[in-house]
Amino acid sequence: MDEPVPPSRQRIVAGAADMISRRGLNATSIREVAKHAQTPLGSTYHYFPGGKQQLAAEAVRFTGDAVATRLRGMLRAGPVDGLLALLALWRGVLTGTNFQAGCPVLAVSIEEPADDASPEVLAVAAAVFGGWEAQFAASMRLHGADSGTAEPLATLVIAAIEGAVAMCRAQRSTQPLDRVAAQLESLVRAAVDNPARATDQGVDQPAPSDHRDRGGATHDPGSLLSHRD
Amino acid sequence: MDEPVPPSRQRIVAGAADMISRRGLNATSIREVAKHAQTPLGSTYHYFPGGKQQLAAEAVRFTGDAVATRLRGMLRAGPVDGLLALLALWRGVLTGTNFQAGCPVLAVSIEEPADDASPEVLAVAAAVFGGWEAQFAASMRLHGADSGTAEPLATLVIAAIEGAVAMCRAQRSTQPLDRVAAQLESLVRAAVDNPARATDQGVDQPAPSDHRDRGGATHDPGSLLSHRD
DNA sequence: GTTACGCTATGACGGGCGTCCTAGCCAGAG
DNA sequence: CTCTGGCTAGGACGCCCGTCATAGCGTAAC
Repeated sequence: MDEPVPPSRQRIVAGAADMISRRGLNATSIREVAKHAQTPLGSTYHYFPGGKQQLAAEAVRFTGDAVATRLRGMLRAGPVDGLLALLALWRGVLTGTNFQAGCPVLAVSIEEPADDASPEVLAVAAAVFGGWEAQFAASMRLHGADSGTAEPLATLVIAAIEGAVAMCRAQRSTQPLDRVAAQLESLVRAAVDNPARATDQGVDQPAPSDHRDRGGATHDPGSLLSHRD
Repeated sequence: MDEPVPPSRQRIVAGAADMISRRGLNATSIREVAKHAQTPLGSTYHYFPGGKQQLAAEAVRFTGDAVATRLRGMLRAGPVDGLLALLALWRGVLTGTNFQAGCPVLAVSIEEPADDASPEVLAVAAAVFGGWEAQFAASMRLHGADSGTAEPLATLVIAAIEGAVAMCRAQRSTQPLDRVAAQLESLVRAAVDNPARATDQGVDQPAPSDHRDRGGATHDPGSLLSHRD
């Protein structure tokens, strides 16, 4: 909760990631990031001489690494558990912030660079998305999924989750994410359970029972992005 | 092509939608919208006394209606054709703008209102998403999909497309959207082709042959959002 | 011709922005 | 003790923002 003193560079990056996930990149000002991190404005340009571009890029990478680490842990229990952990993570971000925060990687991907800036942030975002997909696809292949199936399905998983998180924010409800979750789960299950074919189609909803917030992520909504609202 | 004189209110709304789809809501300034629409700044507050909030809400509704109209036309040929048309439409927006424009509805959903503004824009965005889903679900039910299957699948379709469009912008490639497209197509096909069950699973990719830009939308990339780059 | 009104045109206001710069502080090395 | 260098502190520059007020224009009604 209160680490002794994170070198205040970390706090700046984490705060920037949090603010970007709420308001988008262009609406996130360095002044407010510094204030939120209890850091003088000058320190920001000391740590990030590249200015806002560099800070945004590091914030995206920070989030990407944090999610990848959690994902890696849960993927050791199989692709389905990894998927459930990922879903629980974003669900926790939404409910833990009253639907005010989302995915900073998506937020950055959606705003074209102002004028001058080279799309460095975009490249980082693309790399983060690609990394998540690759982790997922590798895990599915490891558990018997066809090579030609794993990668596109991993893309679908990430895209559907990202889109659903945004839709959840619009309608202030986790319904889109829950609906997407059920279908993604049965798709992944069908892709890895039966290496060749299925006796029943793996398209319908898995069961009338809803699967609440399992996933075993022991998710702390404040650890991915510091949100003090 | 060159309408006589769209009452310049239309141009403001369309320009705002286009700009929001590129830079996000907070980075879209009323001054630039007015300039882009060749309209004095004062006219903006004449037409939209509610200020930026009202303009943004109308821009989102405008985009939502434009897409819904196209979708309605293609859905008369069945859900699969509607899906293909929707995919072709967003694909055209991406390629027609060099991956600089996306979906303004998603863009608006992702930025929390500044401080004062009530989430009017968010409500409109939620309604637009809901409308698209409802159109799609109704078409699938009409073509034999289970009631409990059509609605979640419609949500998955919209979420996956929206997320994929954002990912395409990040990596400046239509690969995510193409991958998502193939899988969504077989999912929808499986949901409507066989009212009860399938002889082959409807999860894998439909066929090794890629389905290029059919969809018959006769898509003009400049008609949804005026993009003059 | 005159009047009324929708729209144009312009400028001002207060404020926040990204960026940079220059002192100042203060621990640790010599 | 002196000195060095990473970090703090705060101010300044020029620019753009959302909003509003007010005067001018044109056309259509009477």
